[in-house]
Amino acid sequence: MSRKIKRNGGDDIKMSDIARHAGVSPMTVSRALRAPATVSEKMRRKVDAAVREFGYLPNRIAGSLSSKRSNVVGLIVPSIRNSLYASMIQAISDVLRANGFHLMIANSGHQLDDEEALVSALLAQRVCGLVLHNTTHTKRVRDLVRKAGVPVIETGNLPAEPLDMAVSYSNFEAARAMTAHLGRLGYRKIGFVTLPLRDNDRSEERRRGYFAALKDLGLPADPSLVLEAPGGFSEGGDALVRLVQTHPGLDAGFFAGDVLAVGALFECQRRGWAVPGRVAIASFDDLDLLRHAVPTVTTLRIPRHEIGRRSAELLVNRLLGASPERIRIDVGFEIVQREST
Amino acid sequence: MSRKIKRNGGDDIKMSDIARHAGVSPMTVSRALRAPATVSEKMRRKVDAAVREFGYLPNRIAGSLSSKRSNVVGLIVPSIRNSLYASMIQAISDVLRANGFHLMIANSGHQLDDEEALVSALLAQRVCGLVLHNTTHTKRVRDLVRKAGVPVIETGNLPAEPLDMAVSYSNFEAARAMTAHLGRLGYRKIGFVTLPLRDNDRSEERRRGYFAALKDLGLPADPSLVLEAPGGFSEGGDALVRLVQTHPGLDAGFFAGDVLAVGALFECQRRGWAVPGRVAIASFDDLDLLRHAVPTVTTLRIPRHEIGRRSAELLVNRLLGASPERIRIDVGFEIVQREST
DNA sequence: TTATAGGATGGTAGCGATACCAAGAGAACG
DNA sequence: CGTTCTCTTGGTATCGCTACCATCCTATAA
Repeated sequence: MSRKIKRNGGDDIKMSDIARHAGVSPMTVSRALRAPATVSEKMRRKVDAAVREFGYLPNRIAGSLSSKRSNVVGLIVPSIRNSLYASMIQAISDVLRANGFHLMIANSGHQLDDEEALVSALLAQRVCGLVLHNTTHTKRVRDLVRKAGVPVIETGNLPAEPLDMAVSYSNFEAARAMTAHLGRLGYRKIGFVTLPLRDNDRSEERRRGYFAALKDLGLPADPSLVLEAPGGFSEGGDALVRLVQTHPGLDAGFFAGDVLAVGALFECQRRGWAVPGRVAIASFDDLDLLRHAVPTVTTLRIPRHEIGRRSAELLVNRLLGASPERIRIDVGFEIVQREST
Repeated sequence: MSRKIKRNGGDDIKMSDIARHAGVSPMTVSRALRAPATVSEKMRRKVDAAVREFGYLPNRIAGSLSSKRSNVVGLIVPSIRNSLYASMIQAISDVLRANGFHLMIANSGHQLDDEEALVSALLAQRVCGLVLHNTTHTKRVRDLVRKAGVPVIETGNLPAEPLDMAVSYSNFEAARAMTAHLGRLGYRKIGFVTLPLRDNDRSEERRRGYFAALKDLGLPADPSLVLEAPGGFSEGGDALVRLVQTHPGLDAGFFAGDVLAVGALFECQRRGWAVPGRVAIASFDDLDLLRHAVPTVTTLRIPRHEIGRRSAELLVNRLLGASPERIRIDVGFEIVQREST
C-alpha cells in the first residue's frame, strides 16, 4: 500500500496550511487558537472557518517543544487496581481537566525501583508536574525531581520533610486514634492486622500508631497480636481466625486495610461469630461497602477525594504562577463509629 | 528570584551538551541511547559516562516531534472510580509499560460530548493509539479517529462494525445467558435491575438479552419487572425491595451491576430474607467481593483483565508494524454458579 | 496637519531531538 | 596495491509550533 511504514497516519495538516487557506500568517492562527482575545474578530472568523473546514487539530507536541511548557501531569500510584487510589485519581483527573491539563498514570507496584524508572520516564516526557503516592524515594528520584524543577505532590503519608508539597493525613495518628477509640469502647485485647510492611512507610506508620495507642491505654504491647497479611478478603478472614485461635481472649480486630476487614467480617458470618459480640471489627479507609455491610463497619474515613482535589489544585496553582513554597497539608481523618464495634 | 516566570525549571541539559562533553556528535549520542548496538563500544562508553555525569534525560517531546512517533497511548473510560475499569486499566498499563509505552487516562463520565472533547485533546497530544471504553460515538469522534489514522481499540461491548479493533464480550449474550441460567434453575419470576440506559449501549444490550432469554424460556415479558437504578449499594437494595413489593411472587433478581447486587444482598441480610430461599440474587461482573460474601453470589465472570491485556497487545503489535486490519475479538464470559441462586 | 501611542499582524529564529545521506575507516578480495 | 563492501560516524535539514521583535495601521492628542 505504501512504500514505507506509515508512522502516524493522517494527512497532517499543519498550522501553516490553515494560515494559507485563511489568508493570514501562521502566527495569527496560533494566536487565534490560544488567545482569541488578542486577535481581531475578522481574523478569528477566517481562522475558525479554515480550522473547521480541515478538521485541524494543533500539534501539542510541537507546541510544547516550542513553548517549553507541557500540559501533562504525571501520577504514580502503587496500584491502579485498588479502589482507594481510584477515587483520588478521579479527583485529580477532574481538577486537571477543568484547567486544561492531562494525566499520565503509571503504577509502581510498591517497588521503589520501579518508581524510579517511572519518574525518569515521566520526566523524559517532560510532564509539567508530578504526583507521587509515596513518601519514601530512592536518592535518584529525589535528585531527578529536584533537578527537573517541576512541582511535585507527595501523598499517602505525611513526610516530615516533603520534597516539595505534600497532601495527606497521618497514618500514625489515624491508627493511633482508632486503637484508642477501641480502647475507649472497652476492648482490651486488640489484634492488629497490617498490610505488608516492606518498603511501605504507610504500613509502618500505622503499626507504630497502634503500639503508641496501646501504650497510652496502658495495655501490654504483644507482638503476637500483630499479623502481616497481603491484601485480600481471604487473607483478612484467615488472619482473624489465626488471631482468635492464638488469643482466645481477643475481643477486637483492627484491620489496616479495608478489604482485610471485610474479609474478616465475612468469615465471622460464615462461622456464626457475632460481630461485635464475639469479636469487634474496625477498618481503615471508608469504602462505601463498609457503610452497607451487615453489620456496618467502624472505620477511619480518609478524605481520599479531597486529597486528590487539593493535590491537583496546588499543582495547578503552581503551574499557573504561584510562587514555589514547601507546603504540607494535613487533611486529617475521622473515626466513623458503626455497628461492628 | 528570576525576572521571568520559570517555565520548566531545570538546567535543561540537552543532547548537544552531552555530545560536546563526550567528544562525539549529537547523532552518536542519539544512537547510543536508542540503539546502542549500532554504536561502537568505545563511543557508547563515552556517551554513557557523560549521560551519567550530568543526569541527562532525553527530551521525549523533541524526539516525538522529530520522529513523528509518540509512545503515549490514550485511554478513555466512563469512570476511573469504578473498580471494573481499574482492573482493565492495570492490565493495559502493564502491557504498555513492558513495551515502553505510557498511558494517558481520561474519563468521560458517560457523556458522549465529553468523549468527543477528550478524543480531540488526546489526538492533539498526538497519542499513538487510543482505547475507548465505549462503542457508540459522535460523528465527529468517528471522523477524528479515522483522520488521525492511529490504531483504536473499542471495548465494553462488541460493536457490529468496529472503528478499527474491538475486544470485548457481548453484553447481550451475557445477560441472556444468565437469565437463561436462572430459568434453568427453576426461577420463574425474574426481576431485572439495570444501570441507567441513557447513552449506554452496554446497559441497553443487557436488557435486550434479559428479554430475549425470557422469550426463549417461554416466560412473559413484563416491563414492570425491569427497574433502572443508578449504581450504588443502597440503590440495589431499594430496587430489590421495590420489586418484591410490587411482585410478591418474585423469586429471583438479576442485577446488571455488581454493586447493585451486593447492595441487594445486604438489604436481604438486614431484613432477614433468605437468599436464595426467599429470593435469589444474580450479579454481573465478578468482583472479588462476590466470591467472599455470605452467601457467595452467582455472577457472570467477565475477563476484564484479559480484555485489557489483549487490547494493549493488539495496540502494541500494530504500533510495532502489524498491518492494519479490522479485528473483533470476543473474549466471552462465564457463568459462575454460587450459593445465592 | 503631524506626532505618538497602542493594538493587531507578520517575519525570523529557534525549541531539542531524529531522518537521511555523505564521508571516512577498515576489512576482504582479486 | 587498488577496489569494493560494510560498518561507524558526522552534517544538515527538518518536525510544527511559539517567543520575540519589527512593522504597520488606526485613533487620539497637540
